[in-house]
Amino acid sequence: MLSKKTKYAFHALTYLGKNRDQKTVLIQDIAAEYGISHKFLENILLELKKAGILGSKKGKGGGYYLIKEPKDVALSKVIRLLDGPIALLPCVSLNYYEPCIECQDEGKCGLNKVMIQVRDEMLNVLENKSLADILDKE
Amino acid sequence: MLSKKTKYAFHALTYLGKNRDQKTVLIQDIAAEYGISHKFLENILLELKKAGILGSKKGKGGGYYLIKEPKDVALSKVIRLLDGPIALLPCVSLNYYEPCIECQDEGKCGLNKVMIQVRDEMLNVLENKSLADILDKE
DNA sequence: ATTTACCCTACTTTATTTATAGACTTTACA
DNA sequence: TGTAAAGTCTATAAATAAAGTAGGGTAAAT
Repeated sequence: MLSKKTKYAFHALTYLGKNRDQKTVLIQDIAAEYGISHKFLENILLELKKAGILGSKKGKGGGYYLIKEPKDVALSKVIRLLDGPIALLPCVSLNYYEPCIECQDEGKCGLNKVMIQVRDEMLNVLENKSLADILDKE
Repeated sequence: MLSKKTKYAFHALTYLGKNRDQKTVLIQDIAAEYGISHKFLENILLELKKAGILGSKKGKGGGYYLIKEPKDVALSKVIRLLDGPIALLPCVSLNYYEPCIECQDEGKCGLNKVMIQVRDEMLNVLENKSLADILDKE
């Protein structure tokens, strides 16, 4: 399951995507819409900004706005950013690889090989679905 | 990511699958093979037994053995048993459904609709891969 | 100058995962 | 029939991660 952090990130991105006509959107507006703690959401939006997905403007009239096109915000990107690996085991993660200590020879591990296939099929879905797909269905 | 519990379950099932010629296999043999705590593995094997995947025999000469055919032990079954939901959000889980409190109307939630598609594609993979696929690659 | 809102750090609480302990039951076999 | 071997069960502790709080600092608009 995704963490609440990631779920909230998707909600926030959806809200920002729906309000692209506005220059900026306030944290507190998003927080109020979904009943999320203002401070908690702040951290999430910051991470999305650092990843180049959102932009922000300080001061009066400031707020957050979407920088990327919704179709360019893949689900995989958001999940990796806030939740970490998509792979089901550390030994098959592309971005967060770690060997399994119980595994003598990864090349002979059937579980490893099957999980690589699972990972590839999951990635195929998560890289090809994007914020645009979410917005289309709202 | 899968919990260690689930990963160990897959290791244990693989070991039992590879030793189907023996009547029974000792917990401690499996634990030693993968460097897992005997007591921790005990709980895992018990759950697999209660789920009808393994059988066991007490006393001297006892141990665990695979009841099901490897092809009938889908990855999804093991994951659900030990880790819970496969879906990425509680509101799209088939077996562990819970509504999202921030969601007024699930039917109008784009995230919900996209995550249903993701769930279905993940399930398609995890229900069609089984212990047999792991054993084939050992 | 003051309001408004983003930025940053640290901490606390809660939940989950991982692991351990110890007593109990069943079985094989001498 | 006794004893050692092996799984069963319940409870609890330790470690880690997730979720949420607090409070002040910094930049920009009017």
